Amino acid sequence: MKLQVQIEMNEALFLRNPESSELGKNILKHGVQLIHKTGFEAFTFKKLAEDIGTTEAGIYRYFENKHKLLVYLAAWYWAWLEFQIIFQTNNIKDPTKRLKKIINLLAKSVEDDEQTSHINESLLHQIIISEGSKAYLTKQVGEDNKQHFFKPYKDLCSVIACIISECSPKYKYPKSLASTIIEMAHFQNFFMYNLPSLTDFGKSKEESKIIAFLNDLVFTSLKNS
Amino acid sequence: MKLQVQIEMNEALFLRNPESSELGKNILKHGVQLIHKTGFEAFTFKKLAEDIGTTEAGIYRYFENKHKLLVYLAAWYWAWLEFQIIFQTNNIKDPTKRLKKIINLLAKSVEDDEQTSHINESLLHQIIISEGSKAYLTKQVGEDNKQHFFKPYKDLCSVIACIISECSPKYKYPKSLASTIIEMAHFQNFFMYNLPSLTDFGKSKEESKIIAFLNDLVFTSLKNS
DNA sequence: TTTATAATAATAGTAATACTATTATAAATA
DNA sequence: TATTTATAATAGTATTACTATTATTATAAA
Repeated sequence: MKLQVQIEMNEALFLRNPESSELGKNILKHGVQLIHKTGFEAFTFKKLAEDIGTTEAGIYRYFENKHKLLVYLAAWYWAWLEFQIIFQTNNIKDPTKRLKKIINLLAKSVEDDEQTSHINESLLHQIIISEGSKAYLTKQVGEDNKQHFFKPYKDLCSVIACIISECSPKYKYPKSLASTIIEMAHFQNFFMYNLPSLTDFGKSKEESKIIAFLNDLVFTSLKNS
Repeated sequence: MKLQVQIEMNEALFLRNPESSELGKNILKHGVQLIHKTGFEAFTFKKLAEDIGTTEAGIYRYFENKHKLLVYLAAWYWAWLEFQIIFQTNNIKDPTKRLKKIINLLAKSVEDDEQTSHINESLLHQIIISEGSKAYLTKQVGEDNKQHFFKPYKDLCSVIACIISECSPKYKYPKSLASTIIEMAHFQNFFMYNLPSLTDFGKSKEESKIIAFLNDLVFTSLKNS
């Protein structure tokens, strides 16, 4: 049995639904590969078109510009991750164990699930680590937010905040702690590989240590509230 | 008495020292203003040249490209902040109090010190909040790091990590906690104003609450180690 | 004082980027 | 078969991110 993760995307993110045609799917697939390879700054629709074997204008029929494509991919990732979290913590009752599992899912590099979609989740995870913040660190963040482009991120944050509150109902900053966990799961990873002296894991480069750090950070906070 | 903060900058960051001429100083001054106004993506050397009343090529004589200018400004900011921290915690002996003071300095919006330099520190602080990560979230981060472009950031992180270790010698993640404090002082601020549901301060929008959150996060971690 | 030389500035480009408008082709329906 | 309609390909343009060349000014040696 093949499990198709069909993630319903905000229609304002695209001009034409990329899931609706082969070309659209190729834009997502090769888009992920090319952004991962060149970085978002050097990534252009022209290069992507050459990769796919179509024209620049062909891609512009699907996405208004490359920023929208990045926001689309980020939204897809957050929605996908929330699904993973819901699915993989479904049978866990103890909120503490659930939170630990979530930290694991956030901080562990993803293995691509070739079965499920044309998007390589492993590459996308790495893109989100190094490019993800650029989706919202812009002047248009207010506009984009009004159009609910960041809803998947907020939903995920909200899910985590709820579990934090289950663990410690008196803890005063569940949302901020949730966004801190999410951001730091990625930033500590980026730092570990690129600016190692900003972390305590620069030598060994083990993701498990980031997880240990986050667990320590979160659970001492929750214990003492 | 006028205190001139002369920050010695890495020479590889510029082609000509912008501190060495009026045009150079104008590039920094108006650069900060324009990046703040338009955001880094829409910022161009052409617009900056028009603002100053010089030509595009005139600016290219000082900075190779706009990325280098951003890295310069970020480096300047981190060096300036480290100076502020050293200066303002100089007479404080208790490391706990020093750390509290540092969290304050990181999370509180800066008031421009018009006396000291052509750079508006208040605007620059806001730029670092929304654009600062883009200085290192690039494909060239490795190259840039080899040229020590991020030394001021790392130095600041190191100073904070040392104080953390003074507070709790047994705490296992001083560097990662330091980079977490720095990043979260900024991200929680950005979220509070732009994606408020990612924080617990969306309603009131008070910086003091970010400080309270960070203090809680840090000192419960240190107490329990 | 004149002239060489070096530093700086202004002009005028170019290749690439980020799009858009128009035309052509294929598919679906009347 | 004719006619919409959808999609794709072609060919543009304005802007961006630079660079090369020429002009000007300042400094120093003859």
